[in-house]
Amino acid sequence: MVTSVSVQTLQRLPIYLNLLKSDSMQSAAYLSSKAIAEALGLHEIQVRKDLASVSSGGKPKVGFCRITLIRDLENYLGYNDSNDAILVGSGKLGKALLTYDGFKEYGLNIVAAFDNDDSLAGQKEGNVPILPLTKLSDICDRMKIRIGIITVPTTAAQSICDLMVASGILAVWNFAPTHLDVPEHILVKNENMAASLAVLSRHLMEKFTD
Amino acid sequence: MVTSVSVQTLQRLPIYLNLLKSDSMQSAAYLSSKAIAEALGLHEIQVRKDLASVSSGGKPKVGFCRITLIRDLENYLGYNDSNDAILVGSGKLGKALLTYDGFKEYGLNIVAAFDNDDSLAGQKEGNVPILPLTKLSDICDRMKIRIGIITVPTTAAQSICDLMVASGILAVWNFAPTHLDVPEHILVKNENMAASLAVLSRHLMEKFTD
DNA sequence: TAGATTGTTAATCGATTAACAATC
DNA sequence: TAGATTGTTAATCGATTAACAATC
Repeated sequence: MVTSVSVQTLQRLPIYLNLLKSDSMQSAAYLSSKAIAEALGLHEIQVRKDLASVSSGGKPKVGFCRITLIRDLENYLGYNDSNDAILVGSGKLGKALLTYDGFKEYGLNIVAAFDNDDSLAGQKEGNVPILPLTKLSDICDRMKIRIGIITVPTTAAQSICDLMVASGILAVWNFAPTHLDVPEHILVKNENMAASLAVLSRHLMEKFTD
Repeated sequence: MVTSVSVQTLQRLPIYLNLLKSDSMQSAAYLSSKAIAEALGLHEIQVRKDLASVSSGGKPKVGFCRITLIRDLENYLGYNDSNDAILVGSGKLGKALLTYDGFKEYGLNIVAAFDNDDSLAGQKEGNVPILPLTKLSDICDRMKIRIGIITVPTTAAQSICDLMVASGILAVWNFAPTHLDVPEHILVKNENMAASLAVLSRHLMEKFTD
């Protein structure tokens, strides 16, 4: 049964998928929720509940068919139909993401990058052309782009976000460490490296004051 | 009063800090929790509770002293004393992180990178030397490195993680999309871009089947 | 003082975990 | 059949939000 899914569950789905596709699992045709849970350090009930929201179900005493589950997860996550995206901000982080080719696997396809600095226009970074900001609206419109990636400095992030929304972008992946205000129907997903570092840093501090 | 803090709160702290340091806030000496909440799209009670765990407190009718709060947050997050780290995996993502200089601000200092491919040894990437893997243990030991960043392919991640742990690493920042098994006292923080993409992708899919 | 704002204690909400019936 | 494993309903747990007393 496919029902609505919490963000927590949704974010675990790629992890299941990754495990099922990994070399170590290739030999098994069926996997129990217990086996999956142990491999990922989760609880088996959680695994069953997560998978129930995506898959056509497992078989009692047998478990989940690996191949079927992979297919169900990929479909649910949209890895098969690719999503075109644009990126704004060709600084270090932006260039890094343009060069990194790992997103294809997840169905993300960055078709164009934009930068405030017009002198970058015409260059390519990892096969993606860098264009002047003035062309953003036109391209989003013509190519029906729905995903925008923000890798500009904090100060510029909100205005770029506004421009994206005005150009028809429906989902924003924000790497600037700042809150973005958007209309209700637009999704902002913050990629918050500072938050991760906070967790690491505090763990160490607490270790050494115990 | 400084009490123990949930991971959720901890991860919001850099966001508060970022806001307080932003240009738009420079003019205010004191800020109410309500003003902060509105700027970040949070609830003011949550802001007060979050800040209570870090700061020496605000003043009724006045709010929180911006400067003091910045100092308290920076202290709590350890932005002042820098954390040395090593990175393993000088592929595209690894190089991107080495080149990206934004981590300094958060007190993270990558002192050396390692790669399986010895032909990379001796090169530099963003001022960080790339060394052969065989030198990892020795360097971690001598420099008392406690943070390890993993940007190797999934298949190599667990063995690199084991090597890090054996070399004295206490906190692992894992960019490989896989679960890592570690002893209890070691912290693994997963930077899960696939999870973010899952959220974006499903948002779009649901928008178009409504 | 009156009123705004803090900080704390209690209520709500949602996610995780437990218990257990269904089933192959 | 017996037993392992699924899927669902109920209980627990923790984070968020609400209510309100304290205070400048």
